[in-house]
Amino acid sequence: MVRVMPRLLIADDHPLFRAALRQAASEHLDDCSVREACDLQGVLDALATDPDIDLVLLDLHMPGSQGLSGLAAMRGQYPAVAVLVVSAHDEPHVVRRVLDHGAAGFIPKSANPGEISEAVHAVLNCGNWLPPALARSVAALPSNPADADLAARLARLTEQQYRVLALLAEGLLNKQIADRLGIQERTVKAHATAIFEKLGVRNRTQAGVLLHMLDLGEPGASAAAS
Amino acid sequence: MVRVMPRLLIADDHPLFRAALRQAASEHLDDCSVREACDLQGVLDALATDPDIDLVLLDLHMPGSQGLSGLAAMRGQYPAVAVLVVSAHDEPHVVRRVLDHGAAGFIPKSANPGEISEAVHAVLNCGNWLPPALARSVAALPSNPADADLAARLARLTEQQYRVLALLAEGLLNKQIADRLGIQERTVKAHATAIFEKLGVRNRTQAGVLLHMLDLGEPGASAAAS
DNA sequence: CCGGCCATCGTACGAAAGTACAACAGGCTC
DNA sequence: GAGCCTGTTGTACTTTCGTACGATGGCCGG
Repeated sequence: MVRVMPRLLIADDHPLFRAALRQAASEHLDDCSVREACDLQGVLDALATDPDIDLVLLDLHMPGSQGLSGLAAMRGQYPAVAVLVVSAHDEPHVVRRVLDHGAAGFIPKSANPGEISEAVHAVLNCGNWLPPALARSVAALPSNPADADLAARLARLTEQQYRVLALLAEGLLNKQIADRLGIQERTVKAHATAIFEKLGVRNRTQAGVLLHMLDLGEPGASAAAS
Repeated sequence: MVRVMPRLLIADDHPLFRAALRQAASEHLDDCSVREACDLQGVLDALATDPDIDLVLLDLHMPGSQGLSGLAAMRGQYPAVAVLVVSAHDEPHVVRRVLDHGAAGFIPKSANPGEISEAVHAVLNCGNWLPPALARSVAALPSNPADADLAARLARLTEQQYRVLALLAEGLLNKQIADRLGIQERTVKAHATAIFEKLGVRNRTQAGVLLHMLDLGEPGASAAAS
């Protein structure tokens, strides 16, 4: 049975799609609380301020999160919160990686409201959910041990450490990271050292590469100053 | 018409598959010269010693080259040589990227000999070739300008600079790179500066990230010293 | 209440990175 | 042959990184 008063968080950078998700998700729930977020920071803030959230409907492509990095950050900080990934990337190998990084289910953006409602119910009952067609394809794909390893390493990072890592991986200097986070360069160094230790790497370049392994196909139009 | 005495290079790390490709490719060619390579270095060496190579059948997954990096290196050094990519990654968005990086065509590993022969003929006649089914899917995908930009930047690199970049992106120290290439650390620094300038980045971390944008899904089981 | 984890910051130091001034040899083209 | 690009190396310098010893205060669970 569905828990009383489930609390949902809908994370998508598209307001219209958030509304559609909200509608479909709450359709067959007697009573529920729904929050929304439009970027990764908003998701983490919501989880920090509202520790009773049960389920997050997460779009993979949001400001502050390309690929699986948003999912990794969430799973690291709040392992108890279930995540239903919603994405247009419905290739089997992508879904495989999503599940390996701890998502409880996957909803293609092409799904109809009935499927979304079904998925939400299944996951709230502590289960998993995949579209039947995808479930078959994904089952055939081996789980990549490198991905599980990556997830385990990233899960050890603190929230702040994760923020530092994200900026580190963009090639920013320690001083720039310090300014961006409103702290001293010394503190950034302390975080960096902790990050390297937890990730098992020896310098910022390797850390950056490790983080960027969470990207899926499609290169994001990223920084390049001429 | 097919040029007289076309010269092919078959690059795949699987000897058996190389043989199959050789067989299929030369099937309907009256006369041709075929070389083989089993890793990226072998490909570059072959191209360096034999400037008359017309066409390379390139597997995307080879020692020294994950994802598109091998293709990028070839296209940068030898823009005149046609490349037919052979890969099991037959997802449309992967093929889209392959073409954006200058490949003349794409052959799924599931292709039959007839198709391979057809593809080789088409490309030798200065044309392109895709399996009909893929051609439709790929045409629907927009060409990602970020990919074209990436290809343009990488094409400006020298062969040696590319080697340095590859090691740089693994997080190696300048000294380690120097040892690996049998040159002085000072020289590595010179290459690094040139690389940063050509790629439009400001440090090795950003360069590494840029190179790793050539990766396709599946994280390679990469380095991690504990 | 206390031990542990976390974030914050301080000083100092060695190592590495990156830049600026070079130079010389080889190959290529015009 | 002159000019250009590439690869190579040298010295010297500034900046950044990474780590070493610290310290303080907040928060949380036993």
